[in-house]
Amino acid sequence: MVTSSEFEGGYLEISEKEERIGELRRLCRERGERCTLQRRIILETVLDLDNHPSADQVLNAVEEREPGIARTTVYRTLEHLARMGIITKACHPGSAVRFDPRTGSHHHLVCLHCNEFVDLDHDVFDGLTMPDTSAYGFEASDYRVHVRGICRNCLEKMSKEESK
Amino acid sequence: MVTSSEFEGGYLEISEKEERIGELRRLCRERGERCTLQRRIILETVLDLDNHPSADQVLNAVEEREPGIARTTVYRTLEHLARMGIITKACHPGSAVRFDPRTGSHHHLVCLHCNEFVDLDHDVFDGLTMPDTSAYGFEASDYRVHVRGICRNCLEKMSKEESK
DNA sequence: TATTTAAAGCTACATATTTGCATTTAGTCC
DNA sequence: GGACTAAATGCAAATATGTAGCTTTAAATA
Repeated sequence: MVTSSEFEGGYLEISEKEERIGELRRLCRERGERCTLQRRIILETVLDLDNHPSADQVLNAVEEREPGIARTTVYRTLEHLARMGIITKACHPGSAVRFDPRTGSHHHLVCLHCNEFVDLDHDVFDGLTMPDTSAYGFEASDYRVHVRGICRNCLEKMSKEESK
Repeated sequence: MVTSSEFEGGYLEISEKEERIGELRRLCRERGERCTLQRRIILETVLDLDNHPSADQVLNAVEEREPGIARTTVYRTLEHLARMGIITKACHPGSAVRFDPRTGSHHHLVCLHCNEFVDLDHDVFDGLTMPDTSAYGFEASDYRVHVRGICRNCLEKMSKEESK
């Protein structure tokens, strides 16, 4: 099943958003870091965006909500949130880092022509046994499957080209 | 099994490289395109690089081999080769497009801290049944599994930080 | 070898990200 | 509540990455 927006204005329910902000608070405290207004706003904003936004897309959305937050801050904060594990970075074929508010197991459909990138929930892909990577000193936390191909849009463009 | 360089100077045997160049020739002919010197050199160069190079990394390697090929040409050609299916684009968490000389089924180990990205061959991940994506107009060609986590290097850095 | 046009090269521009340093402020202590 | 202090922000400039428009070159073909 392809899903992109399970709820109005993002994929999270309000209560779950609250919970994530709480998680940020908790983690900051734990690590002796500061839960600044900027961090909370940036996190809230990412959670409200569904389509694996780039840092600049987050910046734009942040500016509507609370003008004056610096671009650098958004870049730094997103990276930081990802390291804390509150959001994740997405693996995709394009030329800008993309962030993913979903942290749980799910997968992606990727267009190799236009880099379109949408969520894919597919039970068969959950619960695979991971390889033992400890021999390489690599500490694996999870995995994602990328189904690669060409999206409807690009297919249509290609067939138009051909009929010329 | 993690592999990165199965043969000296790239993961391909000489004969297989020849074969790929042949494939380029054949595809160009088929599509009424030109098999230019630049395309052949750029393809050969990518095949000799193992670590999922960015366009600029390919450019650097190309310059050593045959100075004077324009940056734009390298960017355009890599994208073109990927569309022809002679190489592929890799899905990864960094901010530069990365190309992969391997076209066959294989997977990746991804460090979410430093974006290190290495090949992973793991039988369990091959031969999964793909979801039906036709309802979305998406034409799937293959898939890749990304095992995400933290690499040895980053783990070491983190433990040093901690002991301060 | 002349012709044709796809592709290369050049230049300038656009986008994405990072770095170093001065300033602000969240969390803590009194 | 005010003072303290290091973490985080903001700012400006630099760097990395990718694209567009246009002229020139050369691969494929006859």
